[in-house]
Amino acid sequence: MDHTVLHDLPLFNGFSSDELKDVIKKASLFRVEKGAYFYHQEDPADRAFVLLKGRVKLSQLTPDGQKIILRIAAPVQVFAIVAVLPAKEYPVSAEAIEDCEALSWSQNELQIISTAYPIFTSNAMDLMARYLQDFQTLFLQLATERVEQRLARILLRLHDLIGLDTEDGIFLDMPLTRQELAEMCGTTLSTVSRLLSSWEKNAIVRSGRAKVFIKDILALKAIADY
Amino acid sequence: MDHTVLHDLPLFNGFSSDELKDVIKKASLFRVEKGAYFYHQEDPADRAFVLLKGRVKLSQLTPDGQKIILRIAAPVQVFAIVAVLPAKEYPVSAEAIEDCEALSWSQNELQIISTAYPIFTSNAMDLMARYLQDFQTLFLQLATERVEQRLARILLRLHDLIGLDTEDGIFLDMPLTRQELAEMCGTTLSTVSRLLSSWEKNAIVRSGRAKVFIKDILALKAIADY
DNA sequence: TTTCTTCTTTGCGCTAGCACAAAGAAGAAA
DNA sequence: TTTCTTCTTTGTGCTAGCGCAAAGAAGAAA
Repeated sequence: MDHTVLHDLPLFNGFSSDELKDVIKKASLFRVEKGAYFYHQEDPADRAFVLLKGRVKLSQLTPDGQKIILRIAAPVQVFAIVAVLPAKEYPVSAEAIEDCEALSWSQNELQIISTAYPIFTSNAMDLMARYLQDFQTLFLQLATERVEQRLARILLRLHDLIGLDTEDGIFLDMPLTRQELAEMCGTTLSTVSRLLSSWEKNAIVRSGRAKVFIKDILALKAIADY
Repeated sequence: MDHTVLHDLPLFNGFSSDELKDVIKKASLFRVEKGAYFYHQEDPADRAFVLLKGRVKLSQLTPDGQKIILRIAAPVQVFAIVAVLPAKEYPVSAEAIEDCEALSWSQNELQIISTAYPIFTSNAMDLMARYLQDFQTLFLQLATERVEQRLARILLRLHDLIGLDTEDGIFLDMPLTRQELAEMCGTTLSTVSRLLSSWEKNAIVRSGRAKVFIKDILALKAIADY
């Protein structure tokens, strides 16, 4: 395994090449098929992951069975960093929405890494603080903005994460149903469908079955910030 | 200053009495008057606090001037733990809504404490993970529940935090306007007022100017979980 | 090919909650 | 006391978005 994959991750900020090699040696490679889960909400949080291939959907279920999607992870990103802490549970479920490969460390191994490389702990904490801040922003948006704006923001975020230039516009490179978009912005399938339809009429997006292309990113930004 | 005030804080889990004394010696005492601020959103995050007296409102402003209240802090609680990390900004503003006293450590002092007592770092991380989880729960509720349920939950949380038994029911011991309740659950003043009025008719709460008493906590719980 | 499943569109009715505003109540200040 | 400020209640009208459902489209499977 090539250690350079970890090189640009904030979590391994300040690690030398040799140190990264050491860290990688401790990792296991996980393969998870499309539709299967890395872990479920409330499982004991005993492994952290770095996604190398595929897409992971991090989602949470309400007591009454509603689902919201909190994050889409793409290569090369860390998820389940909560596993650095002892005796925690995973706060979300992690589903592979494409065939995935990920490096993974057990809590023990993370413990060893923390001890050997003190900066790792502070990197991990920094990462958490960043999540916390991101969440606050999302929370604020959910509390104060209309569905239209929130959907536009989601598409923009996905654009940055997994946007792929094509002649049809920028393709959001993952299977993406109306239902899933609804779960990402706290609304319903039909509302998302209506919005996409109306945007398609204005040539802002083009969308097919579980597919979305962005045609006019400036218009989307205008909607998001309106 | 009596070191036992810190004794039950998760942040100082695993500290001996002597160690707590040492930690307290490094602290400064801050007094902040009602209406004044400990810090503002986006200030450099250079101090963490433990509130000893009063109430603190942690809130965030949207670009267009809407406000949401993310948390109310009461004695003895930690806030602004993000200051353990270098080069961060405060993600919220902290306003004293009563005359307050708080212990405070600068980033330097926090650094020294972390070095001297390694468990401190992991306690801090644990605390952050807890906030993260709390936020996810709030986020989920905001996305999936009606205003009525969310307001009931807020009152229940305030009950646990600052509830005070009186003959008129359980008094939520802080100045608490309809406007503020609205900012806590992402709705409007008028909606909160209507809900409280209707609850008052059913003897679930009693409320006056900037005052709320809970009369029937079971009924509130039923509303929250309906 | 035909059949099935999953996903999408769209219509229709409805309602939770917003926006705005006017009037009243409770304190604080003078 | 009177005056001012802040907070609350309540009415009215409106609309964004939900819930439900039927029909259609796109693939997948057989």
